[in-house]
Amino acid sequence: MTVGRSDGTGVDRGAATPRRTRNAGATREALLGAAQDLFGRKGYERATTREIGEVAGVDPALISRYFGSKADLYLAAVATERLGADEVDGHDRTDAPFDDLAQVVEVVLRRTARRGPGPILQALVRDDASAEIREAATARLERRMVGPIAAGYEAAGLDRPTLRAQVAVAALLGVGLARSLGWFDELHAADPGDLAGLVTDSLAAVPDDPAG
Amino acid sequence: MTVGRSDGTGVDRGAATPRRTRNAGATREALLGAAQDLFGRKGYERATTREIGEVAGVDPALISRYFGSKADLYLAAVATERLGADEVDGHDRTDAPFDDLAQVVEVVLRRTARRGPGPILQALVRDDASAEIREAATARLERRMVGPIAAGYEAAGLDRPTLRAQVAVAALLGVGLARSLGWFDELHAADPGDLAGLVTDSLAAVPDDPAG
DNA sequence: GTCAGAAGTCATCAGTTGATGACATCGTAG
DNA sequence: CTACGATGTCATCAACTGATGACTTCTGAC
Repeated sequence: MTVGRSDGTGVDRGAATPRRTRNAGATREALLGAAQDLFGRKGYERATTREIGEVAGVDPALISRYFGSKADLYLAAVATERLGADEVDGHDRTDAPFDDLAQVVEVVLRRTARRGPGPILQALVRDDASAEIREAATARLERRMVGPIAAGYEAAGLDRPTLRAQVAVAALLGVGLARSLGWFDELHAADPGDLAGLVTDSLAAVPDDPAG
Repeated sequence: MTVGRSDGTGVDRGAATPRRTRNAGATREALLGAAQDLFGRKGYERATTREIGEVAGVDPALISRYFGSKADLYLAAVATERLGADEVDGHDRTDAPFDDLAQVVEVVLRRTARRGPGPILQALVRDDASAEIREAATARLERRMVGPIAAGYEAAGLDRPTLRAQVAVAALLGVGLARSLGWFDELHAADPGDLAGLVTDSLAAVPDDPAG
């Protein structure tokens, strides 16, 4: 799919080349941004190409030109999506596994505090996403989240660490989903930091006397 | 455009007793069952009236006649959906609040072991459901699950019982979602009873010395 | 037997969606 | 300046969706 040129002609880079009224790179970026926004908020089906074009301030026909199809645009949007990992402290840990449960919890909660569920969460939750997309998403979850958490559980001497980690990740994503979709008022309004302690405590699942 | 005539009128749908070739009640039931199945598996958008009719072995036009519209059929399907509550032991607790956390966990895990996420979970997760549907679903969650669990937390002397209960329900639904959608292999294959202990332990979040 | 109405069938409508090719316009190399 | 390719605009298509009303067929009362 080749995300193509990243020629740095940012849309808001004031000094760079702002005068340029015709700029394929900027148009691509605008479409990608609008796609991430709308796919994340409304899901694949409900986000129409016309709407994406409108948000991007660009003619929808250009989706076809620059990405091939709506599905390809979706793939590109998911590929670009970082799951908010790049916002942990200042590090750019775009795709690296997390350190431990606490960090995963913090990132997910912070991520879901801002916008709706991103493309990855949507891909997991929706069955209209292609199997290919789903598998890529789950694989990423396994590697970045389940792995480190399972290691932590194992180090803590808990049995079935992988299963526990899968439960923890699923549960955490459930909380994130509930927050970003506004299932419950209190949960929706809760402070991320405050919530993090609560969730981490629950998911730590430490028995009375941890072996370690 | 031949719509694809239904070869054979009453396919195999009438396994029960329908000698009656024309039976409005049975037709309604068939549509409702097909709607629950397809809405649960594919979501509102992707489940088309034509497909529902095909699965039900019934002409899609009858959706309009018996339910008014596709949205009304969805509402009826959600209203009929029991969330598996009627399978707890033998009681028919169609819409009553659950007793405690353990029961909620058991029901949700058992429910999501069988089929895909049902209409209620779909309504919660998908944003293409109307706001009306979403609110009804969350209201039901609050009443049946959050309430009892919060009461349990409060009795256990935990602070912020409602918020904790919301977190617990959201987390539990996340696990249920992960199971029914097959995010993780182990979690998907895990035995409901076995899993119940794990999840309940985590969500109980009991401090070292429970008050109760 | 027959006949009114219930139950089911069918063709078709209007709206929306994603896609695409023809055309217009801009930027820039020469 | 001019011409050509890159970029953007527009009208329109084909497919699909939910809905609906006219029509047919069956059931059961009389």
